[in-house]
Amino acid sequence: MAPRKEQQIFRATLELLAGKGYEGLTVEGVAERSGVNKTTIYRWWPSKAALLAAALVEADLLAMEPPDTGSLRTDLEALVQGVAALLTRPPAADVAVAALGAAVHRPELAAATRRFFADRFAREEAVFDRARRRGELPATADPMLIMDLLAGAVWLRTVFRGLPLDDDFAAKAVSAILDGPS
Amino acid sequence: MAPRKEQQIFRATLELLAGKGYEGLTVEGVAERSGVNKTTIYRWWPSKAALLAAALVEADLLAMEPPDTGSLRTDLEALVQGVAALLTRPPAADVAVAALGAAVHRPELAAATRRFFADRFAREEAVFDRARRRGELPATADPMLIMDLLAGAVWLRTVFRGLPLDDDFAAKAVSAILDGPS
Amino acid sequence: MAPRKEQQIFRATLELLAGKGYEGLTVEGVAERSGVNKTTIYRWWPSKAALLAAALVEADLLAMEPPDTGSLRTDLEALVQGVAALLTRPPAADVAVAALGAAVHRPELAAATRRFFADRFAREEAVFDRARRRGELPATADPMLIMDLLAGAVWLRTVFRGLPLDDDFAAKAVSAILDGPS
Amino acid sequence: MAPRKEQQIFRATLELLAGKGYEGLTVEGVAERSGVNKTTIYRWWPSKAALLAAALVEADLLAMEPPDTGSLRTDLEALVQGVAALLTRPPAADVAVAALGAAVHRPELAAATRRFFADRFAREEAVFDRARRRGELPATADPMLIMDLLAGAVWLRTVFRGLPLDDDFAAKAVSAILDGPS
DNA sequence: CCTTAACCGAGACGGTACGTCACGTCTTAGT
DNA sequence: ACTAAGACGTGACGTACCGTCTCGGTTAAGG
Repeated sequence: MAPRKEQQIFRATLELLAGKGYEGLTVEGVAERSGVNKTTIYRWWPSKAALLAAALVEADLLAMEPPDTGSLRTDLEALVQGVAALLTRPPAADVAVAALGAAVHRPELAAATRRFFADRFAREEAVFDRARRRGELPATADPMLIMDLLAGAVWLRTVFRGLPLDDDFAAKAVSAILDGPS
Repeated sequence: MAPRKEQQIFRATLELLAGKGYEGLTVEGVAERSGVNKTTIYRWWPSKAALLAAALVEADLLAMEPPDTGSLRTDLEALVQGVAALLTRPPAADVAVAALGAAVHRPELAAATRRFFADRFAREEAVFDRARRRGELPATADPMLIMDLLAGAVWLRTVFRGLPLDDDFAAKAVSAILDGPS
Repeated sequence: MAPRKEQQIFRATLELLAGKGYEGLTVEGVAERSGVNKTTIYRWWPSKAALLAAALVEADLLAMEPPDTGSLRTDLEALVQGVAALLTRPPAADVAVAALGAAVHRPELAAATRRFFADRFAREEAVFDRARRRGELPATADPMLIMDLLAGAVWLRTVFRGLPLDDDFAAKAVSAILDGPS
Repeated sequence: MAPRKEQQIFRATLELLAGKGYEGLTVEGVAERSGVNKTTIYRWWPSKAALLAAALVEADLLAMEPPDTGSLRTDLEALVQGVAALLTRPPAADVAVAALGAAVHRPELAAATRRFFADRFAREEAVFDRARRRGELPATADPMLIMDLLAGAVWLRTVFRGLPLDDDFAAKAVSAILDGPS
């Protein structure tokens, strides 16, 4: 059900991805680095994308625990900080950014990406549930929209604009949502 | 200063990108499709990324005219619709999404991406200037943050989540910013 | 230890050499003609010269049997005839002349050439041994010098001067050595 | 009738030939080294071989003065020494060996080679004329055969066998012809 | 403990594309 | 009018990985 050196293979995969980007991630490189024959990798995963998807699923790198700080504002700020860390703090950022970038128009990775965001959102909902129970959020609010606004802004600012995030970026972003364009 | 068939080369480049994604975009393919020899392409652009960057700059595909509808709300909605169109309506979407995805960790394309967003933002600022003059927006508001929230949400929803956009997505997103989490 | 279609590769190599000379001998041409992929050839031989050297070693085209006609004079005449045939009679001549010409200042081929002449001389020595035993040749005579004079003359006359060999060239050349400049 | 920088072109041609062999001699290299445009070279000489042939003709590198030492034996020894020097003493040897090697199956260079040997023989004949007048050589002797034996031996020994020439090689070779296989 | 089926290593192979070099031709300007 | 500059098509180079295949050897689990 699993190759004997699966862990080494996954580790090599993520190391190569982090070190050389998606293009520099080659099956032959993974094979060499993990002390496994190329054939073995192809026996278990049909493509580079599938291998990476499996490695990402396995990796706890992308795990997160939804914050529970007592207020929606600070919970959201914590979530934004989490996204920012994921996209900017090595070594996780090297893996995450490369993987998300590569997922565009690569069905196998895109599926993993969707699952990743879906899982994540499932856990983020706890934050919104609590906020609603506390009366901080009207029932009509759309949690996924809020998360997409916040997380999307981090992606756009850091990856597409290539700009660093201010220390108060999270606070300002959350405020823009909760308080309007003060 | 420019190869004789530059236009054909750029057209072929974007066609291939749209049709087969960044990986399927090969210099040999571009050469064949544009009736030019491979060496000619390498004479002018040092890499696939540089060629694509040049083609993107040249292409008006990514042009935009900032809306001026009379109110900030409707202007922002129009901007969101524009981003949504760019990322979902073929054929522009095929080019834009592939190019943006490929830009991650490819310096030459990343530079083009940064320039693209910078140019775009320079024009979007007109919207915010007008809004401020009309008194729709406090002076302390951060236009780039607002644009990053809105555009980032479109990217995240469509590309990473792979979800379609509701007809009222633009209205709801703008409302989340302007009215708070109603 | 050897590529599966080694024989076809060698045959194609020599055919191309004979047909188009050393410059016209291309790895791609050999690959195509032998029904093998270019990379397979590079997997086994590091260069065109090495490939040709291997093909020449394998080929029996360059084989020779030292004559034993009963007298030194006729043996030497036969050897000269052999050299003349090697350098003038197609198809062997096309291969031999091209290969020897190409060996100049191409280390890998030069090594093969030296080996070729060394092997050849080892067999030619039998002729001189017999002659000495018969008393036709003083012990002080230098067989390699004699062979170099004779074979060198054939090369110079046919290849460098581009002249045909008279029917009695062998007889005259051997006579010049054995009888002096009568 | 002649390009303005003909001398520089010829010099660059021979330098490159000497330095990098015939394959390393490129028209582009000559153009660069001689401060001339590639087009100019092609205007005057149709090919690399033709250019080299012209350069060789021009060069006095290959000149020789027939010896006149008073006896056939010493004259021939001097001629052999001359050939040996031509094929072994840099820098002339680099040019001569490369050029002769390249002449094989390259018609334009082969023509130059034939002319070279014909010219040379025309001058060598003086040696044999004098010897005949002195009675050192029967009228029936074949001078070209003698020269081919001697010069061919030097070529074969040095270039094909890759062996150095003994100090007394010339004496021994001439003796083998004049005295028989003593 | 022994067998047997799953798993693996080794390595050859056809194939696509890479990025480079030099060829020899041709067009375009400038003097 | 001649020449320089230099863009170009062309062919081959040697390399990197791709994904496939065959073969023979290990390993480990269960009877």
